Formats: sequence, structure tokens, C-alpha cells
Amino acid sequence: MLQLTRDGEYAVRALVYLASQPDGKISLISEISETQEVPKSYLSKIMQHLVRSGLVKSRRGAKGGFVLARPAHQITLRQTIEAMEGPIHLNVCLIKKGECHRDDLCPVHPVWRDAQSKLIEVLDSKTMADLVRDAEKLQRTGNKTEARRVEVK
Amino acid sequence: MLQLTRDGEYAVRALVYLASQPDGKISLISEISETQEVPKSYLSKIMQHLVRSGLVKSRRGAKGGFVLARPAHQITLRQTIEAMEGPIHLNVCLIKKGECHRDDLCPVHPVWRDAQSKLIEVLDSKTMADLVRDAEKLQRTGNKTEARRVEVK
DNA sequence: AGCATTAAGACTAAATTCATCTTAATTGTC
DNA sequence: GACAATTAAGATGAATTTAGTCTTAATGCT
Repeated sequence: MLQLTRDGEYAVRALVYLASQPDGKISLISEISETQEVPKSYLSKIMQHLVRSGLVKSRRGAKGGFVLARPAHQITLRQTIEAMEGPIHLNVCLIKKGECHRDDLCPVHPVWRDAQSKLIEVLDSKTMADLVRDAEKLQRTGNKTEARRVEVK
Repeated sequence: MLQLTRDGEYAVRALVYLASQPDGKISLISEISETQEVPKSYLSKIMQHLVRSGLVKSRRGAKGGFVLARPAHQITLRQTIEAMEGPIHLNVCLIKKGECHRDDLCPVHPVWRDAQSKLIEVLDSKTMADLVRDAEKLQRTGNKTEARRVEVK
């Protein structure tokens, strides 16, 4: 299906949370789980994955926890999603040259390539730092929807 | 996963094939299956689905088969894909207002909305008639890539 | 009547999704 | 050094989706 998995969604939530914390602050699984509404033991596996893919650093033992592995403005939405789901390919024919041997004659292939690059462009253009800033803005305007915000004020 | 299912891919192949046939020509499952490289009995289920969603008309019995239900330029890629997979929602939070109660405070939501509308725009802009024309062009240039075709002509 | 063909849907195997649970390993603190 | 807190690792499992096959019924031509 053309839909993000829970893995991807939860990873984004976790990273946005980490990015919103003061510099150097270590966050716990339970803390992220509660604020971001992600099942705790599921989140644990996701964090593991994010550590292995180099977006997050963990420390074991008492006073352990998780921190971003690099500044929030150097982590994009795309990187986060691909850390969980692997490279984005909107259709199997885009996985690699030759994956689909109808490639050269298939008129649909270029359309998928176009769609995919537009999607990726959007996901590349948002960093965790951007998202934290956006979240703060949303909070200041007090839970109004975008549309209403425009009309009312 | 952010990936088209086989259902969607095969439906597109079938419709492109039907669109490429002379006006009024009735096509058989076996014919579509062989030229488009789709398992025959699987294709049968897909055609059923396309009939029910109104993109294709079928006739039973001897001399029966399938025809487009309307002109090829009135069937878009998006319609074809949504006929098989249902409405496109890149993330569950886009299914409907209120699906995700974090909506108003979630900074990621607008990004998904943006990405989705760009994807849909691409899929809306290609009709089966366009694709048949593109396929003919590809065949004339003898398996060259798009990029090269642009240079040459 | 008989044959060709689609319609409908039951059935299945494999993969993916979305988790939970248990146990081991690690580390700071007392 | 013992202990408590915490993450790491991975086994396990239920539900759903995916991808496909197969069978039987219905239909329409000849």
C-alpha cells in the first residue's frame, strides 16, 4: 500500500521529541512512550533500530537513555523514515535498473519516477529542527486548525 | 510501506493494454495476461474489481471479454490505482479529520498533506490515452531512455 | 444442447505489520 | 562488590495484507 507504516510514524514522533529536548538532555523510553503515545516495548525496538542506523545514541545502565546522534537540523524526515523502512521506492520497478525488464517500453515508469522524486523532495526538505519550530508555532496559536486560523485572525 | 501493490501495478498494465486496442475491440483475459505478464487467474480477480468500480465493462459467454467503460482519456492513473487500493492516504493521519487526535499539534501532518497532494497531482495528470501515446513514442525510438529522446528530437 | 467464457468467491501460503514478553548485558550508585 | 535501573537483543505471536490458485456457477453464442 502507498502508506507509511507505524514503524515510520513512531520513529518520527520519537525523533521530534528528542529534537525538542534541551541540548544534552537524556530521554528515557518511558518518557518518549508516554508523551508521544507509542507502546513502550514497541518503541524500544524502534529506538534500537534508530541507534543502529546512526540517528540516535544510547547509553545503558542507570542514568542511561537516548540522545540525538547529531544536531536536529542535520536529520531529515526522509532519513528518519528510511531508517525504519529502507529506501523509498514507490513501485518495485524503481528499485533498480533491470528490476522490471519492461522498463524501456513501459510508459508508466517515468510517471512513478516523477512522483517519487517529488515525494522525496518534500521529505528531504524538512529537518527535525524545522519540525520542532513548527510545533512550537502550532502550540502558540492554541490548537486551531490552519484553515480556521487564517479566517479568524 | 510506501509502495504500490501488485494489484495496482497489474490493474494499470491491464488498462493500458485495453486503451491501446482499436475502438470497440473486445479483449480476453488470456490475451491481457500474456502480453502484460500477469498471472491469468490473478488477473481475473483484478478485472472483476475493475468492472465493479466502473472502469471496465465485461461481457460473459462466448465472444465475451473486456472493454474500457469510457474513453481512455477519461481514465487517470489515480483512478486506476484507487480502484484497486482505495483512496490514497500516505499516512493514517490523512484518512480523515480526527483520525489522529494529535492532528492540531502535530508538525508533521502538514508535510504529509503536502507530499500527498503532489503525488496525487502527478497521478491525476496522466490518462490511459497519454500512456498509450507515450508507449508508442518509446517503441518508435527503439528502447532509448527518455533523456536521450529529448536530445535527439 | 453444448461449448466458451466470465463471475464470484473460497481457499492458501507467505510476508508484513504491530506489537508483547523474556532474558541478558551494562552501568551508576551505595 | 552488590544492587537497582536501564537498555540490548531477540524470541514469540496474532492479525492483516499480499499475491496468487482453484473450483463452481452463471451466462451467452452457435
